[in-house]
Amino acid sequence: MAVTIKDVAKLAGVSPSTVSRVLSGHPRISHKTASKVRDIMQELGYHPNIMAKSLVSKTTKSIGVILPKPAEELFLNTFFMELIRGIVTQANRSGYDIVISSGANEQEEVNAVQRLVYGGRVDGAILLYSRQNDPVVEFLYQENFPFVLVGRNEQYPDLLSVDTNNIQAAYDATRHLISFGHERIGFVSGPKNLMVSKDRLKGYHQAMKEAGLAVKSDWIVEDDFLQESGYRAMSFFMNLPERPTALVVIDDVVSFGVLRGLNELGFKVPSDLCIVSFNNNPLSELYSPPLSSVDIGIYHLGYVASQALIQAIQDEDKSLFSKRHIIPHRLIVRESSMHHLS
Amino acid sequence: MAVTIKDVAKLAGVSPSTVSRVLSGHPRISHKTASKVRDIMQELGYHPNIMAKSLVSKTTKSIGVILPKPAEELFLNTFFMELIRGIVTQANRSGYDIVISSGANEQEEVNAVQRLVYGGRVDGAILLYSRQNDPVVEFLYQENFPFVLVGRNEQYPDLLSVDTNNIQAAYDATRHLISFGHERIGFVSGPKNLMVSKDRLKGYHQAMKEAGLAVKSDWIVEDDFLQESGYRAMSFFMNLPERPTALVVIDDVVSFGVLRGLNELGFKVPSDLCIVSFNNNPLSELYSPPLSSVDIGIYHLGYVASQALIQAIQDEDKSLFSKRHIIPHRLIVRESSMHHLS
DNA sequence: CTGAAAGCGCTTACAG
DNA sequence: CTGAAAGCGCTTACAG
Repeated sequence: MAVTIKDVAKLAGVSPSTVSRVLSGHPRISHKTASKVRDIMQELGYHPNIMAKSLVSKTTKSIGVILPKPAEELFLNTFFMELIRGIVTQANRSGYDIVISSGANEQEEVNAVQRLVYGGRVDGAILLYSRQNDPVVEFLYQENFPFVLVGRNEQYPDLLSVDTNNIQAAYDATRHLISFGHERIGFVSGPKNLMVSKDRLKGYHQAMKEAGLAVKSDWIVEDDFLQESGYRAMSFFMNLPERPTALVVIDDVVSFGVLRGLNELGFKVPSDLCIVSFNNNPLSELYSPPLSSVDIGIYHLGYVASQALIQAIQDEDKSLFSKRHIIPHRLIVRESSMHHLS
Repeated sequence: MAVTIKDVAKLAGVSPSTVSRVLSGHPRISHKTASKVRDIMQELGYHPNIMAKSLVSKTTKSIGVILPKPAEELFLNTFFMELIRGIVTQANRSGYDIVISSGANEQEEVNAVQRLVYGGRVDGAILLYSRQNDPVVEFLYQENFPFVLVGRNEQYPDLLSVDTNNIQAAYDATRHLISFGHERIGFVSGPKNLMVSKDRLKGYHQAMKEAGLAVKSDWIVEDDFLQESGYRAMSFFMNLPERPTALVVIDDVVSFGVLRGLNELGFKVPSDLCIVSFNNNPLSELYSPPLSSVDIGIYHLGYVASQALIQAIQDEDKSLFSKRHIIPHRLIVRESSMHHLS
């Protein structure tokens, strides 16, 4: 049997109420009893029972996170791990724990979230990525349950969210290539139903249009974040009569596949084709050639997501639940895009 | 206010005890009342309060996982994410949630574990990797708290653990190179204080000794799992008067660095140097050249760790807490080691 | 087969 | 500044 508040009270010669009060730092407790009680707690090795506390306070000091599990996402492992690391670090600093659940498909994800929410296991939730018609968002929104979205949602544009300005980021990446003289620039995107794919594609289009450059539909590939997608795209791209001289790629991991494909086809990067991608995977600077990439501060995204959510939960200020936090990005230029066309 | 067991009881015209019993599938409840109660629960949208349940049952249906955070480990992101994925999947299937905590250093890690354990937040813990003199292991062991180790511990060899036979795995990798005619084989290891480094080094030595091959201390490098470590090692290795013709490398990510270093120095893999490494990172088959790697089934390690722990917790069979589960490994031969020396 | 009662470990008005 | 009492939502012997 663990030591309880009663044991401490008895030994300290006070009531349980008093012990509880020194525990919560109640102002109207004499210094003397407070320090005495604290001594006893120390002596007995007292630790408050979190479940009992939660039961009465209706608060768990826990945040739920749903892990996406579809096989396609496997390659985003480093992305999600980095995000979670940021979330966990900040949450722990604020005295919150992170509860992770997962589901093999959308329905299971909803079930997992329902268990956490209805069971009163968490005070809020963090969604690690944004897709169209997300039933989890729908559920959380209808329940009026506190949550933050990494990304953004089209149906509910005002949700509490932490995001990269992906339109701008893709615009920047494309501009970078244009400034090097490229006119035929392709885009290798990710799954169509992800907001990040749509936004980055949009930024690409904007930059192209602004520069008066044509975009051929052949130059755009939309596919999963699979290792193979970038790879497969290459034999198609490079056989085009008017093939691109540069590529914007949705994620560094897809670029790894692109590079492999090009290598097998006998093309050199950057001399035959320039590449810029996103997320600045730690391996990107190790590749040959090192990859130009837009660093979006993944850890920071997670850190801020947790921070914003906890703040919103604690302040009970409803306006905090419809705030968008934009984390700045930064294009890191490496060898893969260092080739002036002339 | 959420709907409670009382509300259900009142509407169903039974006592709270009865509702509780149908909830837990108590055998001696008439079919009639049971189904009636279930209907009401459905109608009212009743969901049991997990905290209340935990308080009385002294069980949380949660497992704690400590995230290692030292910067050196950053590159193992895919390893840990994969492990966690396996853990979460199996835990959810068994009706358990995963609570993640982290600490910036060993002391903070211990604090995090203490909070979880003393606060009664989790029923057991999973340690994601094994190092020497781990204070977390020490704490958990002294407290007699249920936990499982991914790896093994020298001080307590009989802990519940899930591991790869790393000695054998490294032996296999080395044998593979020897069978291709290599005689000067080097070893690029990881941090000295990790069991995995020690075990793999041992297996390498065994294979070399058994084949009657000499091992020069110059051929062995022990370093962090840094991107740079493999990279830096190369200029040293390749300038040795008797330089190795093949390398066993502790992790694929380190190999990525090795490959980059060799590339810059103008050496070709596998013709100038053969490489085999471990963990079969998803990117390994995408590299040029594709990397030979020992697949250790990371997801499966996590899955079994969770399974073994939960089983031990539920069975209360003390003997289950000193069992070692070995997950089979498999050498996947790719281009990086496909070069016969003759 | 079912109910009344006590209790899990804590918090918090209400008194004093 | 401190205590007695009620209650958070559930479970579980104990009776019947």
